[in-house]
Amino acid sequence: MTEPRWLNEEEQRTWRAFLWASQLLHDSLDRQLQRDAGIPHAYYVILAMLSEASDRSLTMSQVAEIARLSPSRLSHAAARLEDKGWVARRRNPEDGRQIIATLTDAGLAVVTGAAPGHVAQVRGALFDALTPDQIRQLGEIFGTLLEHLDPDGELTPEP
Amino acid sequence: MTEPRWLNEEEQRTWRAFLWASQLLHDSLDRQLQRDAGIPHAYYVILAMLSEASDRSLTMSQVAEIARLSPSRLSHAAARLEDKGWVARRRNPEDGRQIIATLTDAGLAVVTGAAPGHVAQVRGALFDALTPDQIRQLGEIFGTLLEHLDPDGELTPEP
DNA sequence: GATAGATCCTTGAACTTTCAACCTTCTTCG
DNA sequence: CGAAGAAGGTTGAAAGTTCAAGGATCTATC
Repeated sequence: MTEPRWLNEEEQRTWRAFLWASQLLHDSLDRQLQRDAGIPHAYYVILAMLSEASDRSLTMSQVAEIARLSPSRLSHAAARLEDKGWVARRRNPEDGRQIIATLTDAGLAVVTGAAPGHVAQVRGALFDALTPDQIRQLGEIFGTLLEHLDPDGELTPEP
Repeated sequence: MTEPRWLNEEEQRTWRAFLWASQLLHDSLDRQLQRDAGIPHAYYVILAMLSEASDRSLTMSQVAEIARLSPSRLSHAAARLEDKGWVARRRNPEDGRQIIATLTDAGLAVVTGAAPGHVAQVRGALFDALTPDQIRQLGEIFGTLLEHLDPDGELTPEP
């Protein structure tokens, strides 16, 4: 193997700032949701995606694709959320391989209850610290990255 | 509680792009390091931070602060890395409360061996997708965020 | 020079995530 | 039709993380 192109000092600084900041940001979301709703952020995302779907329902693979979760991870998470009575699963009559997950009323109540605190956390930890210009740049940069990292993935809401 | 300021459509898009992209990015690093070095990314960071320290040594709390890990998480991780013979821990003679972690020769070999692939992954997944302007913006944005989220933390290398 | 409190780190249990193996159902095609 | 393979999900075990509690050691203060 040939000598790789190491990161120069500025790249190094940028990379670490990104790493640490996104880690801190994610941890802060996790703590807020664990405190207010008793679930980790990834679980909240599952509930939120279901809450936006028509009939509050999606197949497991749709959830997995939209939320970028592995099938296994989603399966375990769904089992936990089902235990809590926040999600219901049933086989799809039109394709027996699929399982349709539905957000229950109780599940919707959890999302609705946790959403304000969650939004406040996202604002407080991210948007409030940046200028409007930076927010625009952030959107463009991560839009590009998302395309780059997951070219076939569902993009975030209508661009 | 008063009605929160919800995210508008553009903020929503930006937020999700950031969320998904950083998740994909982190997963790709994790997989690469798990494959090439048999450890998750967080463990690699511990080894990397030690490799840069003088005497390849730091106290546990220094590592925790630099790598932004909880004491508990670090403690468990260090135990695993010690099992592998990549890190050694001993009590600090000058302050009996502290534990000094040292990167062993074997540990250094692991970092050295994994580094090229890791850098290539970071370049491929992040820097290569962005313009020089965007890279500069990224650095500024996350530098700001890091200050915002962890005002007292060690900043990334000399600013 | 004691003792209260702070600092530093570890531990065990509960929970989450990953990985590989597996089961079903659907589709394709000879 | 019937077998082979693809698609959709699940499972159990191993590994990683969090949380609350606790054991040492040091510092400050009386």
